Amino acid sequence: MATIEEVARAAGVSTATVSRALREQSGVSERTRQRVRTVAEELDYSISRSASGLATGRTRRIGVLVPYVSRWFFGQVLAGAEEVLRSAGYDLMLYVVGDREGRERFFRELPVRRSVDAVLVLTLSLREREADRLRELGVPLGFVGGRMDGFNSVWIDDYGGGMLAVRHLLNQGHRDIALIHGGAPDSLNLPAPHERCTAFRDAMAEYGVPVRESWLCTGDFSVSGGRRAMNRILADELRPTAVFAMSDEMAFGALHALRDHKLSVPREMVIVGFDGHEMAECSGLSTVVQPVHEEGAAAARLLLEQLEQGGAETRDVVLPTELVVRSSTTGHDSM
Amino acid sequence: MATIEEVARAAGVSTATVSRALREQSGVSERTRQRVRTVAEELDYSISRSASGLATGRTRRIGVLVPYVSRWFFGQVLAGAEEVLRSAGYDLMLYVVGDREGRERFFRELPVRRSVDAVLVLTLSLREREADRLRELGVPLGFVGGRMDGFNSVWIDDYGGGMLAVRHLLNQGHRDIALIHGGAPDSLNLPAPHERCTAFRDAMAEYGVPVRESWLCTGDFSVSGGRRAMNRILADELRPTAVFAMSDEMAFGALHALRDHKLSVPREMVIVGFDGHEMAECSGLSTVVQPVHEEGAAAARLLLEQLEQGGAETRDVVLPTELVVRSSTTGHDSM
DNA sequence: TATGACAACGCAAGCGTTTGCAATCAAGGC
DNA sequence: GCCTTGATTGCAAACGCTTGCGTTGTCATA
Repeated sequence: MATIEEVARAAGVSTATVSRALREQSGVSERTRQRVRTVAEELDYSISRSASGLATGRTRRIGVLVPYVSRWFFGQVLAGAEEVLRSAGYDLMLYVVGDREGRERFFRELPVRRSVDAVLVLTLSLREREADRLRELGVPLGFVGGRMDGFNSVWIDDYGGGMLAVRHLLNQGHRDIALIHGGAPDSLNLPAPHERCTAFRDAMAEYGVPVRESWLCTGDFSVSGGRRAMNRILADELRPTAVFAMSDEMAFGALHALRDHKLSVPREMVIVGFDGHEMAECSGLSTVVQPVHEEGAAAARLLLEQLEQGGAETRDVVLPTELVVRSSTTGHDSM
Repeated sequence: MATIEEVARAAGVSTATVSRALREQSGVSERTRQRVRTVAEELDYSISRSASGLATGRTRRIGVLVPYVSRWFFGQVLAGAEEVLRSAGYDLMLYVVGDREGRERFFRELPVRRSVDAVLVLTLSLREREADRLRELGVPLGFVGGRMDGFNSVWIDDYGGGMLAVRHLLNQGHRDIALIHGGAPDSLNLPAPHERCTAFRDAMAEYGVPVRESWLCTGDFSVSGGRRAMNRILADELRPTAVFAMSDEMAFGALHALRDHKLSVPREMVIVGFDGHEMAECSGLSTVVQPVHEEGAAAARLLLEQLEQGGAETRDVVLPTELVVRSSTTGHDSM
């Protein structure tokens, strides 16, 4: 594989000139630049990232932390970030730290040390000790759905979204409303679930509706968890007429439980989810849609911006949510 | 950030000794090794991957190509691979090349050149030109669900799995069977879909049952595609009694279409999917389960093996599938 | 005591880039 | 014709690590 040295020799210039020519730096005549480009092309030259990294101290690599990669939501966020990073010419190093052991190991060994220019933390809330470790890295950090002082972050308005969902139910006249939440506090320790819970209570209070504690169940943010939660709710002596599931996947599980119980949606039970999962449309699930893909993309853009302009000023970007009403909360019975 | 030089000075040895001590190489007394370890720890030393990579030519990084990351199946495979690579101390560089433009760009620019020790290609079938480009890299390659001469690959028996599914329907007495396939040839150009199609035809032939072409529809491997496919099938003048969907996600879409049409499953229509999607259980969907996670993991293991033992012999590993029967094809009507 | 073997360690030459600084050169102004 | 200026280029010293080879020291053997 050709080195810069060979390109230089073949083009009849020094390696310094090759370097400058290929990196679009000034101080090279257009004629020379063209020649270098041609020769590099012919020799199929490609720069050694290691050498370049050693010389400059920059790697053109971004570390991305994500709790899971096999769940729809995280996959979407990751996809958004990847797209932006890739087209900016950065490589993405993936670290999946959802399991306890993997997470501990990551923060203990810190494999990103000296090998990335920045770190993107996707939907993961850091403990103080973990945050400190990341700060030690001395590189820009970016967050989605979590935050840290002095760093960029991207959010959605979870509280507002929760309000949208619950008010939607209340406005339809429902007063007996159950909540399937993620589990308290969920293992990722994110603020989002908490916000949505608070929204639930606030919206109920706003309408002067009491919250029945036995209708609050954890669904573990999974389909099967949502199903179990719905079953538990249905096992209560009183039956609600509506459910707010804090994630679409839990809502899907709940829908299955309802079907098992031969309860018709929306006639006998109304349900609204949160996320805008791709399957929500097919399932006719009303849901609060959040721009998952864009969340990852926006965070990546913020990070790159900071990286390239070296700007110290950081921002919090809040992305909008939107209630999409489908047959699970309205219209004639279709399920 | 401490360099090897500083560690050496602090430990009163040369950098060569530090290097050897920390890399567990021979030629260092146990006493010295311990001292070096301690000092390195104290100074919070961490090796510069760039420098190490430059000196050795090895990066301890693996490039992973995957068409999508936001779909369940790909996420699972990726997760399996990540787990294995991470615990072997390798970093994973992710390249999502599902879109045409991204794919072309990847093979044109080949960003992994000189910056990974090996490449893992997940559920992506390469065109000849693309394969050549990867071969040029001169590093070990591994495949999941695709193959290339002279390299490791991991498979499932798609043909056998398809047979399991279709025979299951035939054995229940069904003769009017529709097929929702992925689209021909699907954009990823994988052999798996083709195999499953062939299995469908072969199984039908085996039972002497004719295939009705208007019952063969493409579902694009997506939920909404599956729904559209089912609708098209139901629009035919004749109605089948059973459907084989080549992926669970398409089967979910089909189930929704059936519900829209007020057709009861399994009484009026029986359906079997393929994949073992996490939602299949909740949906009561019979399906051919494949060990998604393990497919990625196995491929990663093969790759590491080759990388570390330098063995030139490569292997094809075929993982088993299993038919899981649920209420969508049997028992009393529950949907 | 001299000799050889062997273990432990250091020297220094890479690995392939980048970049500050000096050198060269052409052009323009006096 | 000389000097200044600015553009273009090359020199060479980093960057931080690895590793072949040589040196030193220890110990057993002849």
